[in-house]
Amino acid sequence: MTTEDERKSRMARDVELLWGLDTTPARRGPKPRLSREAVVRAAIGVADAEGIEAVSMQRVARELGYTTMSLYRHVDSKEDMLVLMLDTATDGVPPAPREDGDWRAGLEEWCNGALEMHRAHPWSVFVAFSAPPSGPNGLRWMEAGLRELVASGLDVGESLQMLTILSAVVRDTVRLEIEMTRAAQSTGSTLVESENDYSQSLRRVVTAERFPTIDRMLREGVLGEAPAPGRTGGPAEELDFGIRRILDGIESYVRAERGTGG
Amino acid sequence: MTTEDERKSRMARDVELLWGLDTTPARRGPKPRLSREAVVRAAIGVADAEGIEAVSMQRVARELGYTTMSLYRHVDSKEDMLVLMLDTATDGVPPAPREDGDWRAGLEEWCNGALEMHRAHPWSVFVAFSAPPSGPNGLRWMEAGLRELVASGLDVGESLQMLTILSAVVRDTVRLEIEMTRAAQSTGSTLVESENDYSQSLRRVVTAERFPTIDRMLREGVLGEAPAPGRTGGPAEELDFGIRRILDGIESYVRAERGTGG
DNA sequence: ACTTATTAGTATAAGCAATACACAGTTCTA
DNA sequence: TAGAACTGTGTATTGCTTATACTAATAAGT
Repeated sequence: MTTEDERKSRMARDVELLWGLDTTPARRGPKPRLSREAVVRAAIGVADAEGIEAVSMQRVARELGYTTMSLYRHVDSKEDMLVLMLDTATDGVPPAPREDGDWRAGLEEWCNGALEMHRAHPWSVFVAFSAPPSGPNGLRWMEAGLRELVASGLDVGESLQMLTILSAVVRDTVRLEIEMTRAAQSTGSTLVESENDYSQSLRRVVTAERFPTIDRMLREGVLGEAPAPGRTGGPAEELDFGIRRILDGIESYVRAERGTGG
Repeated sequence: MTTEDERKSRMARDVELLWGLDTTPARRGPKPRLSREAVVRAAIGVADAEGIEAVSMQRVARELGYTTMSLYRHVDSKEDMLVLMLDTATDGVPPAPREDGDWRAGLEEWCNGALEMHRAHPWSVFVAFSAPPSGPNGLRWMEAGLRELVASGLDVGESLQMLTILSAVVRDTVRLEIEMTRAAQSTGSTLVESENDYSQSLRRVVTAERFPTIDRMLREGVLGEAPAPGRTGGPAEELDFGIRRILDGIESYVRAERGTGG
């Protein structure tokens, strides 16, 4: 809200924004009927119900029964609103510290928690954050993940690096699944049908000479076909495998480091 | 262009779009002075020079010296244009097959190649594809990556899963670096200065009680401080470490599988 | 009572993707 | 060879978008 220092970095601004360090309680003027919190909550409501593309200042204002411009009294810009939405949506509780020191289990829990969060607020995977976590909720999740990574034996810098990777993998997998599901639904078919359709289309352009491995993939029916009953066949289905390989990688690295006295 | 089948899946549509299977040479009417290729090339030019947010139908048309609506004769929608841009921008040559069978080196080359591609067209990391690769260039890269992964001993499905992860990691890392650099530049500071600024801000809200690991991270100066000379200190700097851990994970998994007769 | 800060509303600018239609150019057919 | 059929580009326009500038009403401090 305050514009005191234009030279402040975006990341530093985010911290103030998300911790409410930028608002001083008004001493004069009418009592605000609207609030920043209400705006953000309404925006999340719209995003949950109709997707992030439905979130416009007009739409959120209409939801609240106010004019478009009144929102700008509580939020500097739509971008700020999105940043606030993201931290607010992350208000779930990250996994507690493992008593048994099983960092692998701890990180699998963390990834599943992140997966759940994104599934509860699908729009969250489309809001590209432009800075490391800065808000109370974001930092809580970051702390929970870093804690387990450090417990594995990585140093703090390495842990941060791997946490960035884990969250990127989870987020991007959910994103792809959502987009593919959405695309499938828009033609009135299921994800599996759509994948089969895609597979069929690829066969028209994929030759064994130019694309031997992809050709093999298509022949082996990796895409589509019939997934196990009750399963979607989507990307997130096999997320566990990839996550476990990353954890394998951490484990073998730490073990090797310990061996060489690292 | 043709709208024959509305029930066709998005992924199948992408294949036809990207391989030009949807255009039949016109038999009547004026010779087209504009072409799909020219439109896409102009759009890429704008995106390269001014970022993806500068790419509008108006802007691209202006670049070409035509009216906005003339573009729609060559491209069905802006979304289609973005899909075409992405495959076209991927026209670099992916690493050739390793003669020595060193799949780890092959995959590191692949990741570096992808990194280079994104650096050459920074906007590419902001264009969220909503389907697996479908175009000639996308498939070429996919083939090159899958080939090395299969060489590692993974089956084709597992390879696809890991390739998705590798490309997500590279893309997201570049994205974060670009956003942070952009944010830093907008306040006239460097990335390191900005990170230090962020670190400083975090100290105001991070306590050792609530966020012990983050607190440690800040004390150890993981963010910002002075990177090695000539280095930016950005996220992509340490990308190699994460990639190697993922490769470690693949290696240890394959080895274990082989041991159990997998 | 009067000044001053604050909230919400109004008016509006500048830009966005996309539809509908007019018109001119080109080729195939009768 | 005449004209129907079709195609490429331009014009007009709709209904969105974020955001700035300003007005009227409100409440607190002096």
